[in-house]
Amino acid sequence: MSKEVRVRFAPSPTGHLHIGGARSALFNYLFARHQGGKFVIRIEDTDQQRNVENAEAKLIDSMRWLGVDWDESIDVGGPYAPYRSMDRMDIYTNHLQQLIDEGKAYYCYCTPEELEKDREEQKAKGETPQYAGRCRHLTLDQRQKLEQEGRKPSIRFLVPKDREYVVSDHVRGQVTFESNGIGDFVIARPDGIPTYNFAVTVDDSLMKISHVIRGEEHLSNTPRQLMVYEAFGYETPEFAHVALILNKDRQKMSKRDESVVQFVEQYRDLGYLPEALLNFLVLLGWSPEGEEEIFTREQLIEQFSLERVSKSPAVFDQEKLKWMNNHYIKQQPVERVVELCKPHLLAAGWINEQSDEEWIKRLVALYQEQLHFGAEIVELASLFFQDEIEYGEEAKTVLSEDQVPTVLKAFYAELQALESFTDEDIKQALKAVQKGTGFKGKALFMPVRAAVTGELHGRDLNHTISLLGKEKVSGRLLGFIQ
RNA sequence: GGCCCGUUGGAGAAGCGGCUUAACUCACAUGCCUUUCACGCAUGCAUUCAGGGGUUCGAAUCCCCUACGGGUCACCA
Repeated sequence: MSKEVRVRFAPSPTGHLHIGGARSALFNYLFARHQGGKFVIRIEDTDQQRNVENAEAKLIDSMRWLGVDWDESIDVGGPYAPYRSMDRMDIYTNHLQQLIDEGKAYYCYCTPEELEKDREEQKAKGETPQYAGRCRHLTLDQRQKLEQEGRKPSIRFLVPKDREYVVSDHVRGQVTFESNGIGDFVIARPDGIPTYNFAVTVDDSLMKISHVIRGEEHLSNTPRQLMVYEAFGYETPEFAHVALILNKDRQKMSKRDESVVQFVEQYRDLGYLPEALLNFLVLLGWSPEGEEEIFTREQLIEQFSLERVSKSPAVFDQEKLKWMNNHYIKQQPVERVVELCKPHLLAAGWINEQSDEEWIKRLVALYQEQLHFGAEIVELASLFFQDEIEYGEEAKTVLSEDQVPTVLKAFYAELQALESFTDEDIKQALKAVQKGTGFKGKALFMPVRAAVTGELHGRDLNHTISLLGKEKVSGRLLGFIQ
């Protein structure tokens, strides 16, 4: 009888949901669903300085938008509540006291300045900076004296000497750490609030977390957590440390790097589809067994396994994300793509709430095939909204060809005779020009395209002209035949 | 600097000692389709797996060294 699979995503509420965090959450979610286990979201807000207002709510919003759901958390509750560290203070206090009583942790009165000085000296001597152990064996008298000076102690974990701690990791195999390389670490600040390494361990134990799936940056922390599990006699969960996500230069993504969009919320605002982002994210560090790369959430749940998580870091390729989003956009009903584009058309001032819905729909449909994300519509469709369009070099070259005046004049004349302006009307008009002038193919279409759109590449010409309307098209043609 | 981890084409990425003269995806190139544009389809694109040693009948796959990249050594998570 194997125990119940319970995994968690434990973000700190310090900002928006980062793609790295989102991927961790996603792996946990997929693993839980695949195994028929539970997925928990727990907020680790023990760093009071860094907490950002509303971050919690935004995190939850972004997760929901992505299409991930969970069984236990701050919003839905659960059998192991509360799910926010700061609401679990009494639990930590008791645990901390237990370690003190058992001599497994001790009060440390060192000031940040003293510690900093120690570190400097150790570094100068070429040693690994590590807590020197000044307060390890203080007598009651010494402690009282320090407290009389007004010092408030933090609590340090007494790291056992000459021990090996082995992290048995689903991704990396057995990774061994020497306890002598690790200094006594702080588990509670002077105000009694525990630090991350202590809080996660206690929480994961008490919440019966079976598998800890998280980013590689936590691997080096794991031996510390192992010590805490050991000190309490708690069973350790299984671990899986997923390699980091790198940027194009193979460097760790910095949240400050603005050349890459890296928050889930931003992708939503740019008009990306959640299922595309989800699909893309899962491919960062996990690879499917077959040759297919496009998956629904259900398929991912069915296929996901820790065995296929990669040891080497994944590079975040925005171009591929765009490709994937476009792939999904092409499959959507136009109405959904309109929802993606509309906010951007409004923001650009190109449409307003009174604009013709039908016309917007036709416009979006025209670009649906090549649209990578909603905001891109503004640039792609600019020729519909600008009175003066710009003519590219290629377009100018085409427009200087000999047959151009003849073709454009004929086309202009055909258009003036039209009573309606549908795709089919335009098609017939073009056909008439061909018969009348003898020009066809590129010689016919390119000048028209260039004159009307300013570009040589674009969408279906009949649709474009019909949608542009008689007035705009005539105006642009006139510019070349007078 | 110590300790940990990684290194496969222009890019991502499979590969777990012989089935691999290295899947698949993006990008790129060419061809087909289309009276234009685009989509789509087809084909091509690493004699080689960071470099060097070794183990083995046989290595991208195991071991060692070097180089490079990353993580961590916080009263941050």
